[in-house]
Amino acid sequence: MTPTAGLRFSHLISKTLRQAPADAETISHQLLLRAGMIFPGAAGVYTYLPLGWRAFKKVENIIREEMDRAGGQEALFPGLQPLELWQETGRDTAFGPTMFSIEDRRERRLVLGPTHEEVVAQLARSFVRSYRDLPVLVYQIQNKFRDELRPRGGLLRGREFSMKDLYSLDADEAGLDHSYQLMIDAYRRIYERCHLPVVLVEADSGAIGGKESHEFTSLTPTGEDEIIHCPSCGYAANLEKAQARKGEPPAETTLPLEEIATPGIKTIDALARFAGVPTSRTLKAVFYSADGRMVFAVIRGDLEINEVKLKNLLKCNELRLATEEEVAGAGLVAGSASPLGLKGIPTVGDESIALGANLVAGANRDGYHVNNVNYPRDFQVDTVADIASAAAGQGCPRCSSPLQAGRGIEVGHVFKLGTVISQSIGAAFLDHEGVSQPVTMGSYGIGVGRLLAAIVELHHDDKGITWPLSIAPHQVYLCPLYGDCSQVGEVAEGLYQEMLEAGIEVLFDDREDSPGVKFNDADLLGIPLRLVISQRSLGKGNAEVKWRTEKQPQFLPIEGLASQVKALLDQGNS
RNA sequence: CGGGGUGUAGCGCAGCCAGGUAGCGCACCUGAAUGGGGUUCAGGGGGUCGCCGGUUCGAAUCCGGCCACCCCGACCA
Repeated sequence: MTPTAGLRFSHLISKTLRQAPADAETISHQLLLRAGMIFPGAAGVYTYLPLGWRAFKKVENIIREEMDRAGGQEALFPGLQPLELWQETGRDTAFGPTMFSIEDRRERRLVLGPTHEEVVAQLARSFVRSYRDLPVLVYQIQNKFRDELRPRGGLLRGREFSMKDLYSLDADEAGLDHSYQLMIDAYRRIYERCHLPVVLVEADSGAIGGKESHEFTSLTPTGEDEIIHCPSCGYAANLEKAQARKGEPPAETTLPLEEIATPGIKTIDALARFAGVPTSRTLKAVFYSADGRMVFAVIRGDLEINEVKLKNLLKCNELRLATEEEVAGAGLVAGSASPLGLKGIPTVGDESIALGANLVAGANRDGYHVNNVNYPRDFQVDTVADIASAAAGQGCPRCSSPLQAGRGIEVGHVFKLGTVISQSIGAAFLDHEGVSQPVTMGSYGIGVGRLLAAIVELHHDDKGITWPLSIAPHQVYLCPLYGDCSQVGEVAEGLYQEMLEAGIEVLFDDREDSPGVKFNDADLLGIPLRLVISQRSLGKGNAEVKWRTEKQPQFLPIEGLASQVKALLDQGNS
């Protein structure tokens, strides 16, 4: 839908703010508040004011166009969903308290949809009978509700937020791969049209579940996500998922165990210093409580445990460090904990435990450690897996070059769900042979407001927002400097009408304010093209035309200005 | 939920320690001047000092409890 093209500044409900509210720290949050584009309602809940809503709709329409172009069908799923639907897939516990849940007058429990895989699987159950009905791409753009642990950064992370979520239904893995690639390509076009550079990174699937997933991340220091990437080969992954090389198996001969007294030594760093070895010659032990039961994790001392990886491995909903009481209750000694002689507690070892010889480990006895510990000679674990956090400087898993770390905003996420959800919902179809098969699903999300905020994070200067032309609430800022020259007003009114007729989206600053006020607001709002009408240039029959991101204006004749401006905008759009 | 912080006019803040008629800047209203980067002067309106309770002759100020919001962490578009 095309928004009304014009708007008089004096009619706007919002006001610009000279100073940002003190509690806004993120740039996009500050600028969107100052520009009067959003207004806070509650933590993580915002009104989109008219100018912000126009920008929002620009982003939304770009997304919609690209989804349609990729073959997506737009629908609207219910925001209110029966809790039973979530119990069918068991994801009610996976989401846990993040789901807003309410009770109706019959004391029936409903949830405010945090996402819609279940609903779509239900649709598939009803409508998909044959392989001939596949593939399907169906999507919606709708508000999601998530009771986030901590909303933050204005639009960056809200509790009510608009999301475009598309779901692919395919007959098999190959079909899913195809849909997945289709979406990745469509997403790339979306970010391109929003003038937002992104990197595609491997990601953890989190509560959504599924096997493979990627995130589109806008690299910026204000981002919430840590990204590990390789400048040499292009490998990139969210820290939650990132891998790194941990070295080669040791060549040295193993030595006999030897207990050493280590009075007061509680940390790996202290231990390494005390023993005169690098931290990579030590063994670190960490206790976790996984859904209430104790788990013991062992890793080489120079590495950190990645709790997301561990959590996925254990398939648990809640993973946290064990308390001191829990550790002591299990008969272990914090600071000198060790997998040696451990019994009765599930143990997970990182791959790195085999990539080191003659390590220093705890003795499970206060004040003592054991030297020359070797796996698997001296201890066993129940599972060996990659549970280590990658870090900058470590070797790229693909090409061994040193990895780098950076922060970013997750502006899109694609998941290969597979058949997990369709199986529990019972969404199946008959294949060529007449055999019933579960529908293979994928899901693809973009947070519209977050994308908008990410654009501001990238497109701003010390004066305010510098919207890309494709996103700006209006393309043109018509700025008459009235003074006491009545002609300025007449010309400006005439131009306003002309531009409206030419289909130009124009914000008409019809306020009787001083030039400084108007210029500063124009800059703050970030409207790409500014037209100044004043007595000064009017004498030569000209108007001053200036791009937001350029210093110098150009002067164009008032005569036929609308079509000239139109041409400039078309140029800028290409 | 753990850690840190803030609540006084639409926004930014002072006042609180040493209890005694609630202030400043911006914004807003009226009038005048000004007219190319938040211009100037004069006059004016607006506040349950987050909420509840306590101490006191008297509480924005002291004490107790609660709530909200923001920042860091665990969670996610």
